Amino acid sequence: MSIQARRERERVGRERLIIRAARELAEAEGWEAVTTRRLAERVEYSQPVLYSHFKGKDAIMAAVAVEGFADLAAEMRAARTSASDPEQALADVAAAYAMFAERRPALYDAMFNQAVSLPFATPEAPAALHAGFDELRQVLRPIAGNDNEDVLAEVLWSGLHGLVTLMRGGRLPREQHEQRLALLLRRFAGPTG
Amino acid sequence: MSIQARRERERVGRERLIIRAARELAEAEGWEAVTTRRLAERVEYSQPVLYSHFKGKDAIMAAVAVEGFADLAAEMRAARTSASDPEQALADVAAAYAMFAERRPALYDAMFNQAVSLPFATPEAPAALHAGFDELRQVLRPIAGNDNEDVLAEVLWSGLHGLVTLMRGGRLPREQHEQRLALLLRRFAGPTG
DNA sequence: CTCCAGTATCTAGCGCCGCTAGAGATTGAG
DNA sequence: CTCAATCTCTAGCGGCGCTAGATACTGGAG
Repeated sequence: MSIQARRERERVGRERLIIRAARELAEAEGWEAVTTRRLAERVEYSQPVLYSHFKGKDAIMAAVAVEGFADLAAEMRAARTSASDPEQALADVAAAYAMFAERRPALYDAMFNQAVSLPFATPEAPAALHAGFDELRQVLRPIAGNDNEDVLAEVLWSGLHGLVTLMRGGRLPREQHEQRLALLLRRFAGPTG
Repeated sequence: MSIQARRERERVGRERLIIRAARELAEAEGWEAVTTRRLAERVEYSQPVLYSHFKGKDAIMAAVAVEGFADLAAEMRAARTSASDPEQALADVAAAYAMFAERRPALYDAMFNQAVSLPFATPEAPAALHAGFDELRQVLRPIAGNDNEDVLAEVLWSGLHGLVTLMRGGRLPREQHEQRLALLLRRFAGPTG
């Protein structure tokens, strides 16, 4: 009984090790540098071991992405709860989102540009994902007006996502980032009309 | 003299052929299906010929992307010039942008998700790129208010880009797309506050 | 204590990728 | 007709994700 328990514990530990190694390697050198061979070498197991834990490389990326969603949700929550008033909360949460994308580009990539196999806009989506979306919804509640909160949150999310991905891809100059973010929020938080 | 001219003509023709084949293959099966081997087979030349025209696969994708920018700019221009009033023009251009991304996902990918080697927010950027950005700027002019037109255009572009990429990646449900687009424009075009 | 079954892990290899070196064919000038 | 320059091809390199089959190991039964 306890033998199987120990094995299971070891198994879980190794799985965590793989996810951590993948995340570190991706953050250090980008996802194109994360190959199953390098990953196996890093965790000091042979390549096929990875496939006894994950269906393939995509599944490993998805696991890293789930971690990322939890981190992002936590950072947005911290920004929201420590703000002095609702307007400031919106600005802080948006800034936290942008900074997250900036500081953890590989993680952000896994979450939003790759790993399509995760369920997203459904109840089956990972809890961390719902948590992150909830942060957006809560910070928007005071300015929702007559608009549906969910749709409003989706649109704000889109705006932030567009800003950070276009900037990261070199499509937008970094210099005006703050200006763009401020303008988005100003137009967004303004009177509904 | 005319011999070299003919050779140059053939060279240009073959280059166009390669770009067209790459685009067709990408639109039919996605970029991951566009391999140098398949591409070479399709244009009925050997693989190394591709490398006498383009530095690598990325350069081929960049060439396809430039074509895409021209197409997108033309579609936005058509939408803008055939609209009855400024507000309608904004809505039509935004819809045209979203429809382009929806109808030509592979092209959109090459333009905005990959091929980082193109110059973007600089004078050296391809003319088609400037043309597209100009469409956004022009359609926004009537509602710019005190905001900088360039920054405003960048933010609208970000919003649209976010909407279409998140939807295409399965992060946003397709059903509310129209609603989201309308909300973005409403908040965006509303009084500056 | 021995043996065996079942599990865990590894070595080796498949078919593919982007890319390139060097051979061979082709071409136009003298 | 010859030759040098140019163009194009065949063949191959190292690396990719992934997997089949061999091998080592472990814990329980007799």
